[in-house]
Amino acid sequence: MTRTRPEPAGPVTLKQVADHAGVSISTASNALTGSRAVSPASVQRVLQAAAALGYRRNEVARTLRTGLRNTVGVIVPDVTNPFWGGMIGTIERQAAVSGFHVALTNTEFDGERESRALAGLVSRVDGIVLFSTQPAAATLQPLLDMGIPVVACDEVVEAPGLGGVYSDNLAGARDAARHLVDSGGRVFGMLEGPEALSTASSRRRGFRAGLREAGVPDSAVHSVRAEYSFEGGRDGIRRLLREHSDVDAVFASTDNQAIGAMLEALNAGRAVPDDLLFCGFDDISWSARLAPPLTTVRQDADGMAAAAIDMLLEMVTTGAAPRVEVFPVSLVARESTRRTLTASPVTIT
Amino acid sequence: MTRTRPEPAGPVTLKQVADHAGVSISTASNALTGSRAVSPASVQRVLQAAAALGYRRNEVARTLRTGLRNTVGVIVPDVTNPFWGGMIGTIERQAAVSGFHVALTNTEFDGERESRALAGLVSRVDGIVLFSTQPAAATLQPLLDMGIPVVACDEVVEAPGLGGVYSDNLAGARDAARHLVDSGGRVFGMLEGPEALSTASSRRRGFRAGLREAGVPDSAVHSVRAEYSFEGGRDGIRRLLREHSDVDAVFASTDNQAIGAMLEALNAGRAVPDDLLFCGFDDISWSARLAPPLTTVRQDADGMAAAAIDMLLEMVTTGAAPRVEVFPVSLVARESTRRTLTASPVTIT
DNA sequence: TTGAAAGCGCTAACAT
DNA sequence: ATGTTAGCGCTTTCAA
Repeated sequence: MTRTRPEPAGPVTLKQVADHAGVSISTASNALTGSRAVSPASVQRVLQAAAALGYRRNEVARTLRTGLRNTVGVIVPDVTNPFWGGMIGTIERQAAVSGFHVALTNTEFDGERESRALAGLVSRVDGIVLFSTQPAAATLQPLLDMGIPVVACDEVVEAPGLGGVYSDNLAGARDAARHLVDSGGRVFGMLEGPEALSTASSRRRGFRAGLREAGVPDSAVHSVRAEYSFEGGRDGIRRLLREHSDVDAVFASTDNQAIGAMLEALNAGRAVPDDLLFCGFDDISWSARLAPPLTTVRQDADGMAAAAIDMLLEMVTTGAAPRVEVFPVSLVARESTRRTLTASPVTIT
Repeated sequence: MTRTRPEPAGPVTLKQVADHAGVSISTASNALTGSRAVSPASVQRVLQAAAALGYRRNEVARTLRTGLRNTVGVIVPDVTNPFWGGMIGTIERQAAVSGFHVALTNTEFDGERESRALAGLVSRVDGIVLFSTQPAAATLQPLLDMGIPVVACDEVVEAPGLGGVYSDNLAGARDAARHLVDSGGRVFGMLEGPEALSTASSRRRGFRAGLREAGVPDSAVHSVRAEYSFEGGRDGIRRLLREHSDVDAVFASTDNQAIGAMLEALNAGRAVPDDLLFCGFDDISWSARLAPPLTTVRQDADGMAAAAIDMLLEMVTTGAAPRVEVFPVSLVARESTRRTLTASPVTIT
């Protein structure tokens, strides 16, 4: 490589470009940003000078001056999980289209880290998409006071002035209950999520409501609490079946839980769906790939992520008011609830 | 909420804190950062004033002044994939410990987006961890010229002055070849990755070398090219088996490929492992959960991510020289290569 | 131990 | 159409 280092003396500044082009610094700035009219000749010279010197605008200085940070913060509980991973991808793509960067923070379900992240993002970002794991984030108030728009996604955050994009968890869980009943379930088990999560409580309430509407007595419903993870599901189903071996239909609060539980049940010699029905929530890509494929309630994760970042950018750029959007969900029936020979008195619905 | 807005007039500045505390702005600054001695009394007053006004330091201004950005850029091909998702999590955690933020960019395997991201991160970050999909990123030169440390991870990037953290892909693929031979494979198929990726070519070369060393003739080895994804594996195995139905052992360049391929083969009525052996590469969490569990070459993804961010932070903070670290990999034998009744003349090894 | 003031690189208001 | 200059909020000399 016969390459002579052009400028060993640090980054090239706008002043150097201006000097090199023989114009003033403001003409150089305007030629580059196009925020006011500049003669074609000058533009030409500035562009050439910039290229020759390898000029790159210092975004930090620009931000300090304009107040435009061109960055959105994203706070998620777990990047590893494809459910959030996919949403991050969507947000990043959409943000990039508008010229925004993404500052990511992973909290690993730790409320403390979530609060610290929130605090640390002030003065670095124009707005935040928050996948919270704390029901009422008191830490939000300073941000809102400072006028930094925040859109909560997936998990409900109760705070005035907050945007929100959520799934209709209640309806989805009710549909799941109805579907399990229709598929021949008689004694029901539910893997609930952590108490503090709004999705967990909505799904619990929806499921109970659905069963009640179908005339299932409370005595035929058993619940255990479990983490939102594969391992959580595995442990949960063990506890559930140990105490209630007569359960023949299981609803899990997430697909990860459902899959952990289903594989554990298969391992323990139970037959799915003939002996035990399984229904999850989310429709992650793996759910369709298992044997048997998992019935689940599909969330429109992409749609929600897109709605969240769109709303946020709108709030940031045009000062739009926050809204709350609730996305419908849909039951996807697969083999894990399809009994070949069912004893249930289901007729054509 | 009976809560009076404290400061409707935007963010609190250091000057306001200083005034409120009755000290000069420089004393206030030093009291807060502790970079020079300040009387306990003043410290006390400044701290109280800051708390009372809800002061938050403007990181952008600080950055402009000090040149410390306290941010590392991370560029990955696909956040959705837990392989990268996990590494992002590790990087984010480690960075946070040192007080660094993470600016994430998702390229979706698009070299163009990778280049744009690289360019956009200059002047916003102190260093970059790059999961590249372009063999020789010419776009890197400007960054290196400006003295911004870059550590490539996973995919090899050839450029002087670059740090590197890689797996020993060659050895891993060679182990896989040996293992498939030992497990009774006779006619071999390989799902290769995209030509441009260094991991793909290393794994291809390692696999061929391993087979050759085991005395397998080239005529008994068939390859097809496939994307690094579930769908890629599914399509790849179809093409492979259509043309070479006598293949009885398959090595895929990634677990995602392997899983797509194996499930497709099972769907098509092939028996695994009795009829067809499968071995992947990565050891993602799902590989152990399938039926049958997938034999694979485990990469120490966490270790690599930690090494990459550690090296980068060292380069950023102490100006350490870049290094290249190669992590060992290990074969994890599971059911997908364990023949119950094998016709192979394997004796106790 | 403290304060005054320069200046990081840029944009925008104010001049011309 | 272009140049001059103030100043974003902070850290850090330089002086006291």
